[in-house]
Amino acid sequence: MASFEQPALDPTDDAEIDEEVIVARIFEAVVEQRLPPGTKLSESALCEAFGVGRMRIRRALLLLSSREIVELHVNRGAFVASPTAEQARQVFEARLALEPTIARLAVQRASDADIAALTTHLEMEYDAHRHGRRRDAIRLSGQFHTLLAQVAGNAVMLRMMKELVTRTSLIIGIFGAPGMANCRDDDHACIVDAFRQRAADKAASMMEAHLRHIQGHLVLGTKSASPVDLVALFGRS
Amino acid sequence: MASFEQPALDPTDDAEIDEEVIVARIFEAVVEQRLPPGTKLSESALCEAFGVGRMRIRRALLLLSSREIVELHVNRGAFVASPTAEQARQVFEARLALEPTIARLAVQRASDADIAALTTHLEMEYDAHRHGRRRDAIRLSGQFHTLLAQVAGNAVMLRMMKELVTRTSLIIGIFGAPGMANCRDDDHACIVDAFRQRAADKAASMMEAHLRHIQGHLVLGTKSASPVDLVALFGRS
DNA sequence: ATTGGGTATATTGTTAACAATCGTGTCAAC
DNA sequence: GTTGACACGATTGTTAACAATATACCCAAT
Repeated sequence: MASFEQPALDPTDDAEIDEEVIVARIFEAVVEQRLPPGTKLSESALCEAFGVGRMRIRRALLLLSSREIVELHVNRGAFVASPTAEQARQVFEARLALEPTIARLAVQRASDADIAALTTHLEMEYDAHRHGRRRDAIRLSGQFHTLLAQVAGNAVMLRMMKELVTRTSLIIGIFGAPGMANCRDDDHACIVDAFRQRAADKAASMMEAHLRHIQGHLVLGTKSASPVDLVALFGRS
Repeated sequence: MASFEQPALDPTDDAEIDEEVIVARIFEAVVEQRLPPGTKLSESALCEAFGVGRMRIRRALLLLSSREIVELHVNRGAFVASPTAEQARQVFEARLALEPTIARLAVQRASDADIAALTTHLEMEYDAHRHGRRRDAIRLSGQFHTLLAQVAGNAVMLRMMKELVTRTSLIIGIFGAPGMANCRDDDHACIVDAFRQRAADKAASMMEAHLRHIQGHLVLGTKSASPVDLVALFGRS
């Protein structure tokens, strides 16, 4: 008798069991804008925060840098990424290429349970926004876009979206207006309406308009953190 | 006296100087189908092949696993990924979402030099194919798609395309017909023609047809594995 | 002959100590 | 008072030894 002891784990399961959690936690903190761009992520602090060894932290930071969420400077450590205006443009260009298609596919494949989940999510967004829980509102607002990729049933695009949404939070933190949220929940509500009507093309075009709306509220003209002061000092009038 | 010793390095240079090379080399080997799906990537063999310490190899393998090019099995090591049929579907769905847009943007932004570079690339593809240099033909065939993302001027999409093209090589290795190449160079030639005509929409629709053509030539249900000598492949001479 | 167990080897995973580099604070000199 | 050099402390990067696990091989038993 071949007896499988504990088949609870998926046989195709990866080795990532612990550092993926750290990566996810840091992703979440960046999305909620609790980690502003440029924040130093010292290894010792992270070791204490997560209660793990240095190796796990270093692996997590390497993974985060490969997603361009943190920047690794040699012999200086890890810092939360500070996207440039050009990078911001490219991120939105990628989102405009992906998300209308994702929305279309999600509408085509959404089950009734999926639409119910979207409705519930929408209510949570609205609640957080209404009660002034800003961090929850921001997180849920970004999660809406990844939820769509989940409904679309495409893990490849889902992973891309997680990265793009997180980088968008950094971009808004740098180039966004002070009180600007990640998304207008009105737009999300309209998109979910398109789901209820099973209007795939409508959802896609609304997603496109939604993204252009967000991008339009960024001030990408002149912005940099530290070098601007120096440049301004150099130019004497 | 302040003396700058070796200012050869870009001040904005990242920390990745060495393991990125290893990652790129393995990407290339996978694209050229010198590393079939399932190939064991033992640390000691890679250490000897690249002449670096174990830490570098482990970092490179972690990065490769985050791009889903290799699978890490705990306490068993790293293996070249073996995409499932479902993953293959998702990869092509992502490519269909991205690449028509990339082609459109590339046409809109291509300089005359870019078009000349595309023409040169096309000739190299044709040459390799004509002279029976299969590995070069496969590599150049995949490189054509990343070159388009480069012309489009979007680093985010470029990185996505490098991953998708490499995974496509794995997919073709598993589900492709025995003599099947990655792409038909005829399709590439037609797309470059659309560039010369500055026909963005035409390039986009042709790219879509091109991808559907490739996907249509996949057959599901076959699987193979054969051992490969890593030292012979990567051995430094 | 095949199967099951058991040991031995090889490979991976982890930890800890060491080396190198950078930032900071102090102090002297102009 | 400002500037430069210097040394100290702190943090990162690397290496090597150790521990844990899986694979391979061999032998015995049915």
